[in-house]
This record gives sequence, C-alpha cells and structure tokens, in this order.
Amino acid sequence: MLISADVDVIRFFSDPLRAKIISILSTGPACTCHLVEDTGAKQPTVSHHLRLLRQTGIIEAEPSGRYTYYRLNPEAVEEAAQHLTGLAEQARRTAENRREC
Amino acid sequence: MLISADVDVIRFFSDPLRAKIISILSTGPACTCHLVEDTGAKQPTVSHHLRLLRQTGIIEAEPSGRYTYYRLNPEAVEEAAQHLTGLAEQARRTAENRREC
DNA sequence: TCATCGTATTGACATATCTCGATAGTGCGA
DNA sequence: TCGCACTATCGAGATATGTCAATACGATGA
Repeated sequence: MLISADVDVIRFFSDPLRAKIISILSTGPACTCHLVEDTGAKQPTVSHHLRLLRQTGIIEAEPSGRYTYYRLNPEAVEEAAQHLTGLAEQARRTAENRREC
Repeated sequence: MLISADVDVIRFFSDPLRAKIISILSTGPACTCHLVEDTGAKQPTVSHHLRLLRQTGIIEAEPSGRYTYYRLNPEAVEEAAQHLTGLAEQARRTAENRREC
C-alpha cells in the first residue's frame, strides 16, 4: 500500500532544479553559494528549494558562520527508493491477479 | 549524476491520484472502471493520468474488447528506485568531501 | 561599531497541471 | 443495425508551484 508520506517525499525529487541540487549534493556537502553557482538559478530560488528539501528530511543544513552547508541524507533517499522497490516487487507477485469487469 | 530522464519518470510518482492508481495496480492489473471506482475520481481525470503513466512506461495498457486493462511495469518502477539508491550510495561515499567556500 | 558578505524570507507574477463537464470514438449485445 | 456501456479526448476553469526582485537577518572583518 502506498503511504501518503512516501508520496510526499518522492514528490520533492521531481522538480528539475531540486533534482540538480540533489545531484550536486550527492557528490558531497556544499554551501548555498556553490549551489547557486552550479545550478545557475537565482539565490532566492535555490534557498526556497533548499528549505523544502530540508523540511522533508532529504537534506540537512549545517550552519557554519555565515555559510550554510547542506548534505544529502542517505537514509531519506533510500527510504523513497525502497518504497518504489516494494511496489515493483508487489507488481511482479500479483501480475496474474487481473480483476475482471 | 542525475539524468533528466530519471527525473521525468520520478515526477509521475508524485501526484496523489497517480500514486493511488499505481498503488492499486501494484496489487494486480485492473481496468479503467475499477480505478475510477476505487479512487473516487472522475473518469476523464483517471484516463488523463493513465495516459501520462502510459507515456512514461510506468504502466502498460491491454485493450480487451471495450475494456482497457492496465498493469504496472515493474522494470520502470525498479529503474526509478535504482536511480534513488544510486544517489544514496554516492552520498554515503562522498559524505566527507565538503566543498569549502 | 560599521560595512559587507552569505543566506533566508516575503510578496507578486508567470506558468504548469490537476480536475471535470461535454463530447467523440469503439466494441458488444439485442 | 441500433442502443448502450466503457474509454479517450477536448477545452476551460481552478489551483498549485516555480521563479525572482526586494528586503531582512546574521555573522565576519576592518
């Protein structure tokens, strides 16, 4: 069964800019200025998405002086991955259970 | 590295109604009328999302007379899952590679 | 303390997309 | 062939959300 919490998490992987941010952070922690530079998006836009990703637990913030470093949270990412894996497994098991009209 | 194709696929798992449809289809193939009944959404709305899911390869259609049966495509779902798993693994490996400002 | 730099927030606008009524297309049974 | 059931498409309206300029906040260094 698909839990709404899983959907809410997966939802945040789908935006192109967020995906780019996640991709960058998967290569190691970085601060906002790096993400602004690498993505080409404006700083408020990047900060906006960073907040969303932080709120869902996909990334974590580490304030360090006037910088804020962000790191990807592997557990949260894996949780979303396992949800999808579970769906695929269940689909394989029930592939012949066709509901007739 | 995050490929745009992966993002485009993951995107389609995030909508609440599509998630519900995917969840239902993970328990076995079903036709449009079942999905309409189970989700409570109107038929055009369900058909709309079915088309999107079909276009991305997440589900497959099997016309059978005047019915159309849909089934979840485990390969497509697993592909999206593995993409996320790869991100999590890479994040673990590079957790200490912090880019300094 | 003051200026500056990096970051976060606010508010508004543009765009995307979700939803659904109306309608068309298609196959089946009478 | 005709009427009905199931599905798909079209078009419009409503909502959600992505983007960014302006601005505020907080920390650092002079």
